[in-house]
Amino acid sequence: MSENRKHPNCVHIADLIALLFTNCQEKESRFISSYSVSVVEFRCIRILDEFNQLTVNQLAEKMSLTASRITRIIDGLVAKDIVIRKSSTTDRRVYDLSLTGKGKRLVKKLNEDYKNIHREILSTIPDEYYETMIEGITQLNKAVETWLKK
Amino acid sequence: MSENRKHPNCVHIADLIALLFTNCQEKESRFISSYSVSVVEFRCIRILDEFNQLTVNQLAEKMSLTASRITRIIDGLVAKDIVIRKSSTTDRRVYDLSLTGKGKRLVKKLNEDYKNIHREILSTIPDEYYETMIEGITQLNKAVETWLKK
DNA sequence: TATTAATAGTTGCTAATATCAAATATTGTT
DNA sequence: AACAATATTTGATATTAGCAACTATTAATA
Repeated sequence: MSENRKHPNCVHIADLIALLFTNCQEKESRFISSYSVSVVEFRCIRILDEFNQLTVNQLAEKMSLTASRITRIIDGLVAKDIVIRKSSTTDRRVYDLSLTGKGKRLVKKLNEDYKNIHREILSTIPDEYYETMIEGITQLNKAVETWLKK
Repeated sequence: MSENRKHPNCVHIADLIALLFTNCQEKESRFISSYSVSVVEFRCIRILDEFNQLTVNQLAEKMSLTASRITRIIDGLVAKDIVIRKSSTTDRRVYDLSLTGKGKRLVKKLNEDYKNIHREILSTIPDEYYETMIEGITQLNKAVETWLKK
């Protein structure tokens, strides 16, 4: 309530977030390096799995990328037989994107492994800090999202 | 298929971190877009400011990048008169890197602004959650670091 | 209905970020 | 002196990404 230096340690927090950010980046690329897909391709197929079928523009919106970029990413995934492009029956300008059988099996395995990695990471956190941690990340994320929407 | 949609309140921690990660990435580039330096250059000059003077290899280590990459980044910063390369007096293979006067003034301003946007971001977090948040981020970061060290 | 406008996706060009391998210069060792 | 090790740079290449121009198709309107 009292605004006598509300949250005075912002310098420290900024550095902490920056550090977490760098470490998470490293974690992502370390994780994906043993698979046949890149970090961005992983993000892409996880979203396609979640929504089952999307158009190029819908996927672009969900990934915060341009349609142009999505075209190239999908090109690569189609070449690897992970994604299929189907021309929409109702609008011939549109392509419906979805996972192939191979793609679905891959994303299932990736998600399991991804979950396990996080389980492994979080296992070093003492039980009594676990809830605190989740609560803290949730709060921070909400705050960043609010700021981004301003 | 993901069970998140069936239980929207029970979001997996992996997804939460991924979301925070994406949002922080957006935050970083949004912040830096109004300055004359890039995200990586900002990271670079903050480190140079912190350690005052570093060699190419030392900076590469601190930034988790190759010496080669550091060379190009420093090339750019030297061209902008933000960093000076001085040949070491004790070992002529080595270059000592440090901020120019202009560089120091820039980093001071950047750090202030950086601190302010974090203050702004964090201001949306209720006071009673603030300590929890810091504790949570610290715990998570520790956990990720431990995992990265195998 | 014919014309124009809007939309969906692709392609060419460019830029930033980053790595690896080879080259150069210098220092340390045998 | 010869050789190995180290510090940095350079060249080639890859990935990630956006913008502007383009094609194809659909929607709106005159």
